[in-house]
Amino acid sequence: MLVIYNSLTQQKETFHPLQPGQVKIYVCGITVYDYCHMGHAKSMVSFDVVVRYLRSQGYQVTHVRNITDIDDKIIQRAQANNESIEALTERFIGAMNEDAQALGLLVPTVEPRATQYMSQILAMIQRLLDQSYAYITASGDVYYRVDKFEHYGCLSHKKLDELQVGKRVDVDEQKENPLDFVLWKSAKPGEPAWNAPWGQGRPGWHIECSAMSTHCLGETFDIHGGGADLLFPHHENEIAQAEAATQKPYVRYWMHNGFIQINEEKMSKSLGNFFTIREVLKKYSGEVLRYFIIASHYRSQLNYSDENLQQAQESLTRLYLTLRDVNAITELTEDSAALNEYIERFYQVMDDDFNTPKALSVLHELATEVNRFNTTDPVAAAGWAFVLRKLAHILGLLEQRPQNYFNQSSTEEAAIIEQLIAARIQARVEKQWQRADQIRDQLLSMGILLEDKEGKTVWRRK
RNA sequence: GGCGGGGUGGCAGAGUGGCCAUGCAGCGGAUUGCAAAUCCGUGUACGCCGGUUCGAUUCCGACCUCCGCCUCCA
Repeated sequence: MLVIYNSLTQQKETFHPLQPGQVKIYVCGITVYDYCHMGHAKSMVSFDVVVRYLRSQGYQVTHVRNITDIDDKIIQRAQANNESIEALTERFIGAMNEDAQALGLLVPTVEPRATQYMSQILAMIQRLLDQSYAYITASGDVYYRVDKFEHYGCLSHKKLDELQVGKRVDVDEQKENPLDFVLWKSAKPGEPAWNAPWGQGRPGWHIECSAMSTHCLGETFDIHGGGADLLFPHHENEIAQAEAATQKPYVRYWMHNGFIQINEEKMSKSLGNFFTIREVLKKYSGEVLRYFIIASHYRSQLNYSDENLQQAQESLTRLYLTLRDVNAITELTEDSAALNEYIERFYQVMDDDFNTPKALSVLHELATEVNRFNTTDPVAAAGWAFVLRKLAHILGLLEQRPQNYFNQSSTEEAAIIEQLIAARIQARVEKQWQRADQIRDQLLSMGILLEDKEGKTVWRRK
């Protein structure tokens, strides 16, 4: 029985989807004006695991992840780069897809873009205006009237009068209440604009998610996710917009992931202390990044450091070594109570709000068992390895072939390696240990590690 | 000021009222020409102070301290 921590109620709740067997989930994606950084990776991987796990439990999952392709930062960046908005956003959507692929992310069922949902956005704003949840200012902006929505603050558990509004940022004097937020921004000359009954402009940031999510998933849907920094005001505003417009409950389970930190500080664009995914990929594979991310709980903060990534790599390597050393990977024909216990435990810990660190510990225990069976019972080893890989797939891990993980090389390099290994074998036959060790060291300096096993010498990349 | 989340062995990171987390690193052993890989064994860990309890890292209270949100941010 799956239990999910719901930010709305601030407690773990048993998960029951609205429609049995089906899950509708919306995850806030990114604004495409720059490369994705490790913080985006944490969010994307965390919810990728959620989707994978739900599917593994037999749910039919509709997974929506939006792309914000129009907003102030995009406009600014396009101007700064002297390129069109379309060129800029297309470029970074392409980059995002590359990053996503490297991380092994499943492609969302739908990836709606704000600019493609203008009619739905306009319709929702109109509904809000009609019910006087919104007002138009003299300058042609449309604002949401926060005072009119009685549940405002229900998600972030903030009391309106306790918010220090305007402490850090100037308040627009056209607002009735400083907390009111923009639904539609009137266009200044030269800015991209769409026609609306109340004047040309573009949507505010929050409205697109309310419009797209309800359009793609229904006016009430199961799970809405995103980074913890989106909880307020973004998700709070989404609730206000959607529930005022539809007069129905918006989302049933709200999930928020913790941040990546660096030097005890949040990694963020505004602080400028971020590493892009592609930067980190130069040194570590996407699978290592994934392991690094899920080795801590999705709601915790995660400290970014080279050392931690290194440890993730070593842990992952251990699992791949286990798969490499097993002769065959085939499903066990007979039921094994001992094996079933591990499977049960894996599902149990994942059922507890997606406890991936503990799930990984189960995988490592399985790996130990496989290694142990390897010398005593090959059939069992094959069967347990099968399960190890199957469970790992739910986390998006161990999807490569071990040879791929360890032995990638160009044909020329492979030839050199094979040649050196042959020379070393000869030296060993002649018991010229010094010569043999020298060759081994030479290969090691090339990043190639040798292992002598059962009369054979195998190599792998260190 | 309000709200939320933390402080666990050398590092990372789960968790629990009394019994194993797990990985990496270390130490000892098996194996190996030596290694590597693997297996076995191995650690007086739970911020501080009180309280409840037969027993608390785990429950309660106070304190110290760190991080996040209250602006755009995954």
